[in-house]
Amino acid sequence: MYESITERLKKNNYRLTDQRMAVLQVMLENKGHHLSAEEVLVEARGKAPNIGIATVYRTLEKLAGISILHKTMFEAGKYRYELSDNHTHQHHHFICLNCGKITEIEEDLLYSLEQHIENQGYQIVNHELKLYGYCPDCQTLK
Amino acid sequence: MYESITERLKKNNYRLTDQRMAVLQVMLENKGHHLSAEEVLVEARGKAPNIGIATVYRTLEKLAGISILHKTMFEAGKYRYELSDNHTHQHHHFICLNCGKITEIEEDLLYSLEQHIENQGYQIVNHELKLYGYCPDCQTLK
DNA sequence: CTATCTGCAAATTCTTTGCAGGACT
DNA sequence: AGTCCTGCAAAGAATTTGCAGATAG
Repeated sequence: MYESITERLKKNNYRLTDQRMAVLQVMLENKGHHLSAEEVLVEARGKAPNIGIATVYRTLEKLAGISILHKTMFEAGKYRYELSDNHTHQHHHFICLNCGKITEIEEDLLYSLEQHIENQGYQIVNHELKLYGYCPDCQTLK
Repeated sequence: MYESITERLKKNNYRLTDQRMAVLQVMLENKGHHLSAEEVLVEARGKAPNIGIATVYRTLEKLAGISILHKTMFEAGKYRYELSDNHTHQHHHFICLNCGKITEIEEDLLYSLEQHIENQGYQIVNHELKLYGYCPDCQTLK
């Protein structure tokens, strides 16, 4: 897994610098979590102390460009990045309006909906579904 | 329709200033379109010449706050606003990767998916689905 | 009259870019 | 060696905020 990622970097002529490895490690250690650039910076400094925010942004952008990461905006005006899971279709996200926790929803279940829309002449190559509500832990607090 | 909107503004103690009326008219004239704050500013200046961008933002924010408008981010780092249609659930959007046109998809079709997730203890109050691909007009250009 | 609203400009926040030096390969 | 990469600081872009004067109710 770790091997295949560095392979993919090499294939795209991306040099394996300490800073890039640090960012990659941070993302691997946070599999399933959605980190902002600033959060990645703080953790990456533990591995590459002098790394700057510009390099973090440049690295995240490159990794997202070759689908190693996935970039989404959950809250206003700020991107978050997560390790991509290589599935054909991107999974969905449930965002709790009370505690803010983001849960991944693995089931796709959009097939029939997309079929319906493609029958109208559209070709769908990707989708992004966000569900907002209250997670099981926050049901009682409402 | 127009009546009921001003009623709702009054109910929320929002003064009916020329600037607010101008923004509201622009949004009503662009029903079904998704405008950026800057685009609203340009059109609103035709009705209230001295209106500033800050007032446009403040007004759009207020109107979205009482669900008269709906605010979504389609492209990176920039919100777009559209007149809300008062349906229970928000409609979906198809974004063409070639021409950038945004098409509304009225069918909901998420019912069974949401049912499935609510069975796992979540309560869903809203959703946002964006489909990316190529619209009928752009099929040949691919 | 008085609380709310407005326009302006400055401030914020997130992200990108130019540049000169540094480091993979 | 040569290209790619980095950190810094400055620039950009979208949005928000402070303030003094203006205006709706």
